[in-house]
Amino acid sequence: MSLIFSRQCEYAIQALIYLAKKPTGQWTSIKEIAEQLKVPQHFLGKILQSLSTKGTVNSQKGLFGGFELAKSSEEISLFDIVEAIDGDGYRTSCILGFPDCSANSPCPVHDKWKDLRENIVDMIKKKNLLELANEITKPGYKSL
Amino acid sequence: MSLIFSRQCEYAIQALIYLAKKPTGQWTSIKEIAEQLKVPQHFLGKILQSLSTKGTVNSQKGLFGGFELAKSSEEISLFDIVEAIDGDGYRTSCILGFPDCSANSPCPVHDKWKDLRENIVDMIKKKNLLELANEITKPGYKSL
DNA sequence: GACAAATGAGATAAATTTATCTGATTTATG
DNA sequence: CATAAATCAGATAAATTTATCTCATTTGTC
Repeated sequence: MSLIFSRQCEYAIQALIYLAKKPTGQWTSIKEIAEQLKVPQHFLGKILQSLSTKGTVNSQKGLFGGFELAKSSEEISLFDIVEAIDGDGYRTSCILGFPDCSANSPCPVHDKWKDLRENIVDMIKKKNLLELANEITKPGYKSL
Repeated sequence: MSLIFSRQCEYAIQALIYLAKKPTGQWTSIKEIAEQLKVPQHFLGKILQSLSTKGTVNSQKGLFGGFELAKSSEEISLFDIVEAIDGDGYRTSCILGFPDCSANSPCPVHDKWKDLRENIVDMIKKKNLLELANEITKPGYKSL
């Protein structure tokens, strides 16, 4: 079907919102996150491992171990998560798929897409986990 | 990596721009299109077949056969091609991947994404093949 | 009618992404 | 020290998407 972010990336975002809702100084297990979000546990494990090596989350092995955000929730944006998991392909490659499309030699929608894309990038740069976690507990929003 | 449109859809768009540049009343073979665009020939064949059954292009079998646009290039928009190949998933599903996200019970970026997405949809609805084919031959744009 | 060049259609293969399984290691607790 | 519950790591499987292969059918031309 193809959407903007990969499945992995979606799971990562959801998991980090879940972590952001937790009181700080507390480890949360993969099992708990996966069950609550209804996402595949082992797959989520891989994703969190990868976010751990990238320094977005900290991990603690052993009994009562788990994960926590490596920074305050206000300091982690959607953009940060997307870059960590999906890289920058979504904002560097041609929307029509022309491999040689560039600013010098643009496809017919290059500039229009640039504007639209920059609005998306702005949005995900502005949205941090604190805000997302707060909103998702407000009435009128879906709960986690 | 994950982008907005599938690979198939990108190939479809490129191929139809190629067809739009051709004089009307002329069959163009898969082979020619695939070679010019440098996309896999048999894969493109499947895609054009599918666009044929959906009525976007006409096909002609046999010697000197091929494909042509089924309507004038002005009447076929990027939106039409995307809908035919990728469907409406890119504009109906939650950008954060929450399966239960909806207007009634929105995720924290539901409305913001709705606005951004609608701008994209507007853009691809406005861009028709005539315009795309014209621009791609202008100096300053990439050629086909 | 033979031939060449094209689409049509279905099977198959390759590549990528998503998901699962297994076992090792770590760590708090009784 | 034994145990239980967790991450870590690597192999494997399943699903999806992308790409290829083969053969039948169609059609214009000699």
